[in-house]
Amino acid sequence: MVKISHRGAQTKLEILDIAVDIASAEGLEGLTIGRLAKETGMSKSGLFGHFGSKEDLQLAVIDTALDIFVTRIVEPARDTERGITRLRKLLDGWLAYVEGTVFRGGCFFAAAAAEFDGRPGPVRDRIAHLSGQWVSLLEEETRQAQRRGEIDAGLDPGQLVFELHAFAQESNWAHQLMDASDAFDRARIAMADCLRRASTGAQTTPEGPQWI
Amino acid sequence: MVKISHRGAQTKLEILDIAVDIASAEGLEGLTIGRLAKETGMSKSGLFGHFGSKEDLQLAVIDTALDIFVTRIVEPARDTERGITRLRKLLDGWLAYVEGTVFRGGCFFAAAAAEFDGRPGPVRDRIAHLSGQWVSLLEEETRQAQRRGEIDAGLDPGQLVFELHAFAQESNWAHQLMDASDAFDRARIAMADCLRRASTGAQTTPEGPQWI
DNA sequence: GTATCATTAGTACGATCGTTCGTTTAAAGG
DNA sequence: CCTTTAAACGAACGATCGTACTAATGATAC
Repeated sequence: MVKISHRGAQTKLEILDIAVDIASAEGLEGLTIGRLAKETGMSKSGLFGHFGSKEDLQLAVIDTALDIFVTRIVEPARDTERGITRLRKLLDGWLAYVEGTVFRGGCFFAAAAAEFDGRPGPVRDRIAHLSGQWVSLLEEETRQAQRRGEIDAGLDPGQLVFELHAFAQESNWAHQLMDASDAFDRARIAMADCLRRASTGAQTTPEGPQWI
Repeated sequence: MVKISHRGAQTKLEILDIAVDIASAEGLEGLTIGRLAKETGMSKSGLFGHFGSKEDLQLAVIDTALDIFVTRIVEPARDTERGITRLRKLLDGWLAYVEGTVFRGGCFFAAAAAEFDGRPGPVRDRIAHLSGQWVSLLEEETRQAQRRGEIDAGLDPGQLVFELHAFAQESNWAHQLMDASDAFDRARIAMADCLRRASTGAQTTPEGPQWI
């Protein structure tokens, strides 16, 4: 996706790699040019030259986090069968990504959303847009499952995804703030329950991730 | 709860009233001494004298937000019958508080949690403690409902509250970031569904808040 | 009315913020 | 090789951060 045309582009990737780690834990405002320069071993001005402003740096960090998110969760799900199987795979990937150590601060986008939802501007717009895309992806897969007869066609995909997404975010909250490691089990139970109720029982081979 | 002994205590309340409004929208770090002084019309040092440090200011802001939370949600629920009725009242109050304009930035504690969950210290500890108390309150009321035979005694209160709390937080997220005003309807539907499944049907007079 | 004492203002500190400038380093192109 | 161009640096900018110290203020108690 990103062209590595010149030598500078390589170091830019290295910068962003560290930047996304800091930002996930301390926030996109807490990510400071001076701090980032120290962490990368560069000079403030040398680093700053790669981005025209702090806002551009923040946007670049967001896109870097998106790359990781897509690589870790969305891409692997493309291999699986469409419908409820892929939906399960996406949700399972989401939980594993939050539970694991992909980002120090849990879900990058949940943190960024909370930080910027009250600050209008390009950064907030980008976060909102990407979050919307993620929800839309889950909804589209729900509709696929409905067309395949795996999920009750009478259900509202928006409502179902609202609930599934809520469980994922809640587990992130509980884990980050309360150190509640059982939150992921709770989320898996809730998701499995939710999908079982929504299911028509038409799924032939339940070879996806096993919950409960 | 807070004694208004001297004249200074009154201005301190006025300061915190404005501070909690700023912090809810811009965060507890975004709440700056200089900014707060300008907003209150005081001098930086005059304002600073009321708190010994920025951290103490942040803690005072949290306690002020707690007062509002308790007054708005917890206190009114004390009038209602215990068990599922009070549980419904608490959840309904929660949603109304997030939906309304109590805090500019939606749920104060959700925002504060996301901001400080990666920064160890007294502020994080206080937020985590209060959030834990809120969850415990919901769980305790669930257990009451179980003792009264309103909710299936075989259910895990922790699991039930996890799901209910998830819906509330998700609606806050959707509303703040995506301007999705239908998120509250979604949350009410999900909560009503959740409680109906958990219910034994033993509740006599459903005169609480009506969902769906 | 005067002494007392909490409250506010004024000023300044060192640190760090994001940003700009001119210069030096170093790789690329001919 | 030399020239061109991109990349990194060092220093400095004005602004603001949290905080400390001292002086003016103003209400309360005697």
